[in-house]
Amino acid sequence: MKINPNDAADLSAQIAEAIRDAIINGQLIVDERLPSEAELAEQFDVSRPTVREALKRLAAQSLIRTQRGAFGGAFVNRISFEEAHGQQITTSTLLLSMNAVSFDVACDARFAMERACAPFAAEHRNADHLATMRAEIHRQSQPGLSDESWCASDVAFHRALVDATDNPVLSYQLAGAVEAMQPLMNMITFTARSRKRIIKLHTDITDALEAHDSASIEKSLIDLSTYTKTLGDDVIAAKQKANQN
Amino acid sequence: MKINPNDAADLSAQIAEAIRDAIINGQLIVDERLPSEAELAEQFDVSRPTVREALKRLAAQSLIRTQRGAFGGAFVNRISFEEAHGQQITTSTLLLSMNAVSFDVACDARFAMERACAPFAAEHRNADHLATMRAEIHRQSQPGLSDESWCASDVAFHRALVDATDNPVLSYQLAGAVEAMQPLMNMITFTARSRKRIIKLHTDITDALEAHDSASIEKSLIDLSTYTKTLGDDVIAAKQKANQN
DNA sequence: TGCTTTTTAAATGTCAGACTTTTAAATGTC
DNA sequence: GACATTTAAAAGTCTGACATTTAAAAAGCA
Repeated sequence: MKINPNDAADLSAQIAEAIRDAIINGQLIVDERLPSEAELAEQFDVSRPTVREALKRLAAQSLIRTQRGAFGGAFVNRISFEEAHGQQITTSTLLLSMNAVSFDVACDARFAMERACAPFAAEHRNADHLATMRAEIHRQSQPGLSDESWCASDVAFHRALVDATDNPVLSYQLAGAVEAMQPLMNMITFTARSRKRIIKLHTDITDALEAHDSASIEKSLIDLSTYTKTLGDDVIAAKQKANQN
Repeated sequence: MKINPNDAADLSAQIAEAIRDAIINGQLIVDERLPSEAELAEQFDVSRPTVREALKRLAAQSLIRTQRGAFGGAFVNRISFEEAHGQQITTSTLLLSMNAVSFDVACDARFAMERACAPFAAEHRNADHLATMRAEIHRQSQPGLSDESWCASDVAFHRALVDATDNPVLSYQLAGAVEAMQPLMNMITFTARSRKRIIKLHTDITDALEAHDSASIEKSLIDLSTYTKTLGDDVIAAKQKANQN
């Protein structure tokens, strides 16, 4: 493990990269202990604070974990779906909020991916998934539910749908995309009328899922996507009108 | 911006979290300059190395960038699709290699997501996308192409397909999933016969894309997924047999 | 005046060394 | 053998210093 001398970046970035590469290409395996900070400092011929900065970079990506005390140190971390999911949400959320992604584009992407899981969900769904979804529909039907709670319940509903695929890879990718959309969804004011319509579609989706009817799930998701985009466009139009005054 | 006193984590992790939260909820906006390391150290009542560790954590997630010199400092970074994409590949690749995800599960997820983009690709594809895909098909047809080059070309082909959606969000999610699969795909030995069959499907996909025929794209992708899983299963079966001897 | 060069100050980057806290193994004691 | 104590290794943190980079401000000059 050597650092690249013709790399202009910071030493800590170079060291982090060297260790990251070693992990990615399998030179360092899961749960293997890295040399202590003092040893790494000597190996790379830098000071301990520099090594520590490099290790913090890796820790931020969940590539390593550290443990204090004797026989502690930095260990190659087995990244979990949970951690990967969390990172994906942070990244995707910021990506959407910082890059002027139009509501329609984000919406298209989110529902396209969700449609992708329909066949698997129809095949693998179990009673728990259906129960969760019906419970969320029930919550969504409560009058006086705040917009925030509505959105949270909406995420939970779709999360259950995605989890029904019983495919952790798909589940992690999709759930990230769904949750990253939440800040955008929160901008929408859900009127009683629009809620009623969405609840109807949620019910259709759940019924179709129960009936293992993938095509109907996809159809309802398309309707939901179209309707959500309409709501989003209305909000944006109203905002522009307000700006003109 | 305050750190949470009943948080057991490292100071640098707490500080990173506080700043990250401020960025996510919009208290710090893009290109805004954070206080200098010395000022942050004073604000959080810690030493400068501790602040630096926190900043390196954020830099590792592309949340900030730093600039040296007078009037330099740490600035909130506008995360680009490119950066997000790179991070997603790293995370997803490790996730797959470290968590004993079966080839079938990963394959299902990848092709399901790719199918999701078929309707958009059929609608938005342009001559460039088609040209890229046909060029890759041509490369794949060359005899004597190494397995590595074959896989790289395969990635490029599918990358062009997802780019044809003209939806950067979809494109970034999908391309990440496709590339994360590459190490698994590299384990497969592509015989002349299997290559021929895949090239046929690639050609079908490209033809359907040219004809704006979303349904046919999806159909060919399903075939490709099924066939790829067969190849993967064969490799695994062969490996198990070899292990028994 | 207007352009170029030099200076300067404010940042980050890096280092050395010390001290604190945590932790688990080793040792001692009953 | 079970429990308490010691010990050493390692991460976590702090202080203070110096190096390097960079852009603005000042100085010099035609």
